[in-house]
Order: sequence, then structure tokens, then C-alpha cells
Amino acid sequence: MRVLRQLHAHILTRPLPLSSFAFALSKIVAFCALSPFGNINYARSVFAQIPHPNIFSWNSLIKGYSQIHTLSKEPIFLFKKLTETGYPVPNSFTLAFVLKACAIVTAFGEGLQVHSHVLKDGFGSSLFVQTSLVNFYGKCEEIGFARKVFEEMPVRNLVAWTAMISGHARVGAVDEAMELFREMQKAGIQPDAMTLVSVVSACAVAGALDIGCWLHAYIEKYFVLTDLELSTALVDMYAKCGCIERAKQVFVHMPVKDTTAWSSMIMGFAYHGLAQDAIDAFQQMLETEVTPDHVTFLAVLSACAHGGLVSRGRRFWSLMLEFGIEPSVEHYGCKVDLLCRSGLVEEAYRITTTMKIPPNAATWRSLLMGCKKKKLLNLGEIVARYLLELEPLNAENFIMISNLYSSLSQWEKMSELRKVMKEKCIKPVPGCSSIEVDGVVHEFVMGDQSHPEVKMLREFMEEMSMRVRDSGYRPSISDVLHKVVDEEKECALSEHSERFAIAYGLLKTRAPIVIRVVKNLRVCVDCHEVIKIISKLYEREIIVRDRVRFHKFIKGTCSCKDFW
DNA sequence: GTAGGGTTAG
Repeated sequence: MRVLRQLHAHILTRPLPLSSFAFALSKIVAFCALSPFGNINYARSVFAQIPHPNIFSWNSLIKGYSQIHTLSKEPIFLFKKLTETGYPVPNSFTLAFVLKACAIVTAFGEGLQVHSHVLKDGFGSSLFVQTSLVNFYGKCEEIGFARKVFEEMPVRNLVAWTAMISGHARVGAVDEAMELFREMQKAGIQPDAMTLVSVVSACAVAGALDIGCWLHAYIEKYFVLTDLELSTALVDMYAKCGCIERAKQVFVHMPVKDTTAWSSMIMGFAYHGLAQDAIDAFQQMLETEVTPDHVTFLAVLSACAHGGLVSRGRRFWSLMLEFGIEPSVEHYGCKVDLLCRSGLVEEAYRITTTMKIPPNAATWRSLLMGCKKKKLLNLGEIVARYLLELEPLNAENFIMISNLYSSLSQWEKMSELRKVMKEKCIKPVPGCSSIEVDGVVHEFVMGDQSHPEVKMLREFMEEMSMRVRDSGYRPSISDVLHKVVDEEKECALSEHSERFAIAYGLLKTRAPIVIRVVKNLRVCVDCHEVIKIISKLYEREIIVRDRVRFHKFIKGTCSCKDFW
């Protein structure tokens, strides 16, 4: 930049023909706008000194603004200005850049208008513009539009295929992503590491472990796994599919690990409930002098929250501030969750109502969970009001509020709420848990009775409830068990999917019981607490893998051979 | 006269 400023001064002070002057300045604009060492504001001021900036300078500025990390719509505003003045005329570069900008900020409406410019200005057949459109629609999760553009492309290269696959990956359409992956190879185009990152991440989103494993084998066969991003995608995929050991295996074999790789691993430990592993990994990361960023801190904070490690969590919070990271709404959410899970609900409420940024729904839900745990009806109702104001149609919220009422034996309020749900046609998505016994995966969907041994499980769970109650523990829900009417049974102890899975494990195996919980809903917020009690009563180790995504295979049972 | 589209962690 220092040299560039000198050159700029030189250009301004020498007599130069107008065309050379404009050309030189346009090169300065390009450098300042596009180089990682550049300065977009300086580019803008130089741009203003060009008498009639041509399309090249406009394009540099448009692209430059979408490269900075602020998620601004400035490139779109610039394009608008450009089309309003009518000079210079946009070219295929302009359209590709502005579509990229629309993709980054998922500006669907604006992107649609750019698409109409594409057609009007006759750039519909440009490969770059077409690919940009596919990418844009994919980023906006408008797969139908992406597919339509893609299908009309006469020539599709690797970039176009990858854009298409990553669009499907984003929405977790793993079968379609795999189909495209196969078609692409049939069309004679070989995938590269980027393509594989897309298909692997499709498996992560969908929880498709079987396909993920197959892809891992494919990668080992045809690639040398040295690609940082691809390894990271595999770590993320294994962690999200419930195979934390495999995630760790891929991770430790990575020769180079960047912030994203470490964050993926730590996050994986966090949602597997392995708080200590997450903290250890974080320490190692600092020792190897990789700088943690806002996502890394989110990972350790959520690990502390899940592990009930309040003082550790507070220390990480201070460390985050020392690193100069401005806490986002998600960070605040983690801190509130951390406090609530340890019963410090009042402090959490104070933070929520005094933080600089408006709290999100997840934060209110953490508070609501805390209120239920501490049996705080009044505060709980205040929190519920904020929550429903923010998300009036989310079934999860209603179920949580209903559970708060049921834990406090507020039956009238509870059935009132159920009535509102019915009126608004709000239907909850059932949670699901699974356990593997002798190589067979048994899946339990809440409210589903299709498991062949369901009758026996029912009886056993009655006994479990009795033992929990007789031992003097009073988990709020077990009181409810014998009182509720059929319609409200989903709140009862015996009806939670993870308890079906635990019961199955207690009955069928002597090994430690490892269950995987897919929480579409946080109906079982006291899950960990109840599990501790059952674990103690039956003297069995029970490990919960929390919030792990799984491919839906067959309801009931499925052989492990098919699974792999 | 200058430049271009696809990948990863919540």
C-alpha cells in the first residue's frame, strides 16, 4: 500500500494523456480492491478520481466489496447504480461478481433481479454466469431454480458440477448429491478435493454415515488425503454422524491443522458430551500456536455448558475477551446455557436482559430450561412470553413451555397451551434415539410403537420408574407418569425415546450403554439428570451422544451390515 | 490493455 500510494501521487502530479491516466488509476483501484493487502476504502476514493470509470473499474470495486468480511450489500448497490446510469454497460464479469455477492448475503430477491438482467443483456449462455447462477440459487437453498439453470447448461465443467452438488449438500439432500456425483463421473469429469468436500458435507448434514464411510474409502483410494479442507470435512462428518472415534482418527493424522480443523474437532467433542476432551484439545491447539477464533470459543463454551463446568466456562469467556473477540449472540447464548444448566438462572436472566445485542430464541429456550429445572414459574412465564414473541410458530417452544407447566403440576395452563397449539396447527417433530446391540442398530422414535419388543420394554420401564421413585429421587417428570391422560403422555417419563433405548440396553447387554440421541426437540431437557439417576440405580455406565444426526434408515431395527 | 464461476467449523 505504501508503494502504491507513492505511485498514485506520481500519477496525479505528472501530465499524462487522459486514457493513460484513467488506465493507471483503474489498475490502482483493482489492486486496492482485490489484493489481500489492499484497502477497499482507498480503492473507492481512487475510483472517484477516474473521470469516466469503465466497466473494469466498476467490476473491481464490486468484487472488492464482496471480498471483505462484513456481509454488506454494497456490491449490489453498486450494480444498481451502474444499471441506473446506463454507462458503462455491464459485462459477464459484472454479472458473475454481483451474483457471487448475492450468494454471500443470500439476497434472493436481488439475485432474481440480476438473473433478469442476465437474460435481458444476453449473457444467459456465458458459462461463468450460468455457474454463478447455479451457485447463487444453491446458496439460497432454492434447489429447484439451481437445477433448472444447470439443466439448461450445454457445457458443464467441474466448477458447475461442484456448485450444483454443494447446493444439494447445503440442504442435506444426500441422495441427490450422490446421484450428481455419479452422473458427473459418467459425463467424464473427474472430481477434485472441492467436489469431495461438498459430497462429504452432504453426509454430515444428513447424518448419512454409510455413504460418508464409502466416500472416505473412495478418497483413500483415489486421493492422497493431504487436503486440509477435505480432512476437516471428514472430521466434521464423522463427528456429526456419531463416530467421534473415527473423527479423532482422521484428525490426529492430519499433518497440518488450522483453526477450522481444530474447531471442528472441538465442536465434535462438545456435542458428544465429551467436555474434558474438548478442553484438552483446546489447550493443545493453543500449545501448537493456532489462534482460536469466534467459532472455536463457541465450541469450548458449549462443551463447558454440556459438561456443567461453570468456572471453566467463565475462564474461557474471559480468555475470549483477551483474544479481542467481540461476543456474538451465539456466544451469549452459550454463556446463558452454561449458567442455566448449573442452576444459576437469575444471573443468566440478568445477562440476557442487559446484553448489548438482542437475544435470540435459543437463548430464551436455555433460560426456559433453567426455569423448569429450578421450578421458577413466574420467571418461566416471562421468558415464555419473550420466546413466543420471537418465534410464535415453533413447536419446540410450545413443548418446552408445556413441560414447564407439567413439571409444576400446572395442568390447566398446560391444557390451555395445548389448545392453542391445536388451533394454530402446530405439530411437534418427534425426537429419536438409537442403541447398537450385537451389531444391530435399534431405533426408537418418540411415540412410535413399531419395535417388536415394545411390550416388554413398556413393562420394564414401569419398573424403572418405580425404582427411580422408590429410591427417593424425584425427577419432576416421574411424578407426572401416573397422572396424565393419554393425550399428554408424551411428557411422561416412560415415553421419551432415549429412555426406550436405555431400557433396551439394560435388558439386552452387559456392556456400557451407548445411546445416540437425535434431538429434533428439546423435550428431554432433563435427560442427563435422569440418566445419572438410572445409571447409579442399575450400576451401569450410560453414555449419551447428544444432538447427533442420523440418517433415517428403517423404523425399528436395521442390520449393521446394511448400515455400513 | 487489465479480471472470472465451485469447498470446510455454530
